[in-house]
Amino acid sequence: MQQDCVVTMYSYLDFCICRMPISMQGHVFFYLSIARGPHRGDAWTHTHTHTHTHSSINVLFRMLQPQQPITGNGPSASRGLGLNVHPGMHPLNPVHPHSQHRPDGVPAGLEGIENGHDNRRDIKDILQQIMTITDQSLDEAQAKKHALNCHRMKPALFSVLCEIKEKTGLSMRNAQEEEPPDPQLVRLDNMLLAEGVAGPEKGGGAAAAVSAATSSGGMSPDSSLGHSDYKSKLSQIRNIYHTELEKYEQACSEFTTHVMNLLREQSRTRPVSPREIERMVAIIHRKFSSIQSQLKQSTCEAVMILRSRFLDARRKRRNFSKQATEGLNEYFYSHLSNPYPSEEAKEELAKQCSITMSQVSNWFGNKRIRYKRNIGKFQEEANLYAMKTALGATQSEESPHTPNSTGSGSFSMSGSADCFLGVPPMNGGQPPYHMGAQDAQSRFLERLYSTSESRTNGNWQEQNTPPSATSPGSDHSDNSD
DNA sequence: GCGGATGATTGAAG
DNA sequence: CTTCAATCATCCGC
Repeated sequence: MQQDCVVTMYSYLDFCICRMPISMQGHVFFYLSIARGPHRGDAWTHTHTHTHTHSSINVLFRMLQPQQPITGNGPSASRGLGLNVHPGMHPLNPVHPHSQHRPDGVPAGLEGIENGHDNRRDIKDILQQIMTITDQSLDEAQAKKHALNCHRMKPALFSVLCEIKEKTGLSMRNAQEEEPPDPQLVRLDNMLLAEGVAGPEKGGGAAAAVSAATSSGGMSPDSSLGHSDYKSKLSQIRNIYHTELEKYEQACSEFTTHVMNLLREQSRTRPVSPREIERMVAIIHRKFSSIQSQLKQSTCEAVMILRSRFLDARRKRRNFSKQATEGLNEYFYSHLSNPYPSEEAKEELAKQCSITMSQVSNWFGNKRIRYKRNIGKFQEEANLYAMKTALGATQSEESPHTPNSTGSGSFSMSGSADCFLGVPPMNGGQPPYHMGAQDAQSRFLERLYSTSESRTNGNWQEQNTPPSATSPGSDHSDNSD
């Protein structure tokens, strides 16, 4: 019953929407279906169908059931007119005891047959008008509406609606006031602001987001190309977001105005208080804001995808240049006994290799663990770099004017070797650099596999490698810390 | 396309 | 904080 009443209340709205331009109808029905929510009955979602019309008629039928003449005192639900309204249409209130009907089908409560026939004709007229209302042109419909408004039974219908509304507590529906702001929406807002999508100024936020991502991700400097691409994509997202937001706001205000006008107009034919109109507006705003939050969520997702695609360092991984790798390897193998560069050494390496300090740290971390894991594989590489270092040292002895030159010629790690030159050959058949590499390697392994000693280089040197001839003051700073 | 190499990330440990 | 160890994701040579 209550649902039918709701449908009745909406029916006029439905009727008016049917008269709208098609383009507007789509919007209105879309938003109304949202406004109604998923569990307010199915009739409304199947707009301007017979189901809907029938619901409206059924309610009217029920309201017109009282046997006594309608005087504005409201219906008596227990007595019906027993009208056969429409061929094929089921009476909605099946409880019509025969005892209450006269044998000729006229309800017993009617004051007179003629009066009853008049009423029946009136009702039939009204229902017929409603049934055919959607087949008419706008002008015709307006005329019919006017006729209905001026109908002599209209006040009775109005008061009946008032009573039903009061009885069913319809006016109290959705009476709950505005909820506090949704925390998730606040989070989305904050995120969009942080990403520079929802911010007031164009571009600044995006640049800030890029710089933030860069600083946190430790990206290499040569990724500025990606940044401009990222910025343009972010700007696209921002534009779409603002366009859509504007559209939603405009649609919201248009629709609100429209509904308010409709309700005001309807207040002439059915009880609609200004407070109810306000509440309806609030409901519409709430629903629109939920749509907006969906838009915000989608935008956030798009930004996240963009970020992961453009700014995630993993995706942007590039192998270091040959020169950089050579420099790092040189340092590593020449400090094989203690391949832990100090902050200063890292800084210098970073500068020389054109990478960041964190990349240097990563590289050494990876190198240590991978070297340790598979020493045999790196043996050849170790020998190669030991040879290079030895060669460099020899050259520096021969030509003291170029003391820092190395085999690679790319850059120097000044005097940094755990140099192998001073190591007395322990295996006569092998060249000195090899022995040096082995010695350094064994010390490195000692350190790696030692369990108790501290990681600090000083402790390690004290416990594992007493000052030896292998690196007599060779480490200018790196190994001494 | 596959598999190894490699740079980055993550979580635990100290 | 750094380092280790495991892992991921991409690169790159075959």
